[in-house]
Amino acid sequence: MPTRVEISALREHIGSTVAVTGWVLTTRSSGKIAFVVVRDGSGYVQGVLARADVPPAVWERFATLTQETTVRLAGEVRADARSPGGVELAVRDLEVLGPSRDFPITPKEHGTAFLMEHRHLWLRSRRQVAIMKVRHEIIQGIRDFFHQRGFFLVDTPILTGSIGESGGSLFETEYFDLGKAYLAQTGQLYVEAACAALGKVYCFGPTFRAEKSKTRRHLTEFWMVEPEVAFATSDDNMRLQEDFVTSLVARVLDRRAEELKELERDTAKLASIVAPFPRLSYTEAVALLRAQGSAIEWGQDLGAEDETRIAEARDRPVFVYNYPRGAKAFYMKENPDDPRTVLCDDCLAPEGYGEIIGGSQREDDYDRLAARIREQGLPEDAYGWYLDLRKYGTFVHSGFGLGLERTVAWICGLQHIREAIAFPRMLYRLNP
RNA sequence: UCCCGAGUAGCUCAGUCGGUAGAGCAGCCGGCUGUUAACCGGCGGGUCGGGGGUUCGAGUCCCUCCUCGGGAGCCA
Repeated sequence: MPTRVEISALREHIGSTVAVTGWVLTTRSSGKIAFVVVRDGSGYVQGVLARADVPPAVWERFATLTQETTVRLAGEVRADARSPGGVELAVRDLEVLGPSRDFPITPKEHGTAFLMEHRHLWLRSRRQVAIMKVRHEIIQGIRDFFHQRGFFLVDTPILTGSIGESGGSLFETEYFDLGKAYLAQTGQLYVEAACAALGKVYCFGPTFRAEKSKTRRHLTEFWMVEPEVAFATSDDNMRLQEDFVTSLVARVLDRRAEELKELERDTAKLASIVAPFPRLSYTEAVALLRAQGSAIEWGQDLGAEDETRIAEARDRPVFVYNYPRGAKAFYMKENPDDPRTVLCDDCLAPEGYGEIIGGSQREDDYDRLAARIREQGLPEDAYGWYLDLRKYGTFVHSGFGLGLERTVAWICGLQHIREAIAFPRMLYRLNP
């Protein structure tokens, strides 16, 4: 029995007889010659069967192959320019490992509702495989980036008491005799605590927002990476962000060119993502928008249309920094040069992909932070431990959160964020 | 929550002026030695989202409910 080889390694076995196991994508037959394309996760390969060269039993078995049948093919690896990928398998033996009847996703078009209903099977399509490989690369890039820069990974809790950025959008659950627990919508407050212990830290995990958002940029469950750096200012923070984002884009361009091609991504638009990113203060942004005819007033948060307008004029992400305090979270540090604003930034991705990062320098003054908590009507006792961080050796520190799926959607050029995660959780989607 | 839009064959859709339902793909049968979403011929396939109404007659017009999609707000 020939040795089993992964499809991605076939190129190294030209001339020898090997076996491949995987799932059937398509079959085609011309009576005396037949083709079968197989996927094994590492890649795709076309098997060719000539009726004259295989035993009749093997030829008849080929006729039973349907979409997504699990097969084992054995034969000689050869280079052939006519074959997709340039390498093909001259099949001599074929074994059905698992039959597949009436696979719902045919090689024709389908609507998104149908595809989402069959997400567990949709994942097998070439496009979805490519997206998941890019997502994997980005995740690995995130971990490597921070590891190489001396950050420590700290895992923050998913079940929390009543603490978070804001009250309204938390998923609730019962927690034994302790009352209500909430699914974390950020790890930030915890990562700030860890920051005082380890200096440079990050958390990376799922977060939950019970917002009834129904747009192509929103999920109710999404992954977020949140670094936090001791003794870093808002300016240091933005520099870290642009190094981070450019490193991720460069890594995907370098290592996932094949997948980007499968996704028909215009890589020229990614190749232009280099530091530094343009910076625009909130006040400048408002002036710019008003000059373009927007009705935005100073003090209002930027709308989706405003963000698009700012970002679409540029070939790389843009920072909008120092928003009015009323538009932002309680923990952001007051801007000493203009107390109407806070030291923060949003990083807006090009091509209309919107905000991929929100970051800020944190309020490190005990009294000002306590006042902000009271001002926003947050349960003060729940924030006792968070205030402690300012009581015992307070320190300048900054951090940000990058939304993984938005980043994946942008780098892959996806129309909708739901394709950026294997099993998206949305307002009307809890299954599969 | 609000504003648009869509529900017809397994899938994607067409269906004119209100007159008993149609195509492509998928499936099945047959043909073809280099196919790339192969191609060619044939066959089977319908609670027109649910309910109510108008009408001699409703996929089509009206009311209502349901489901889904897109967008806004909010955010990553």
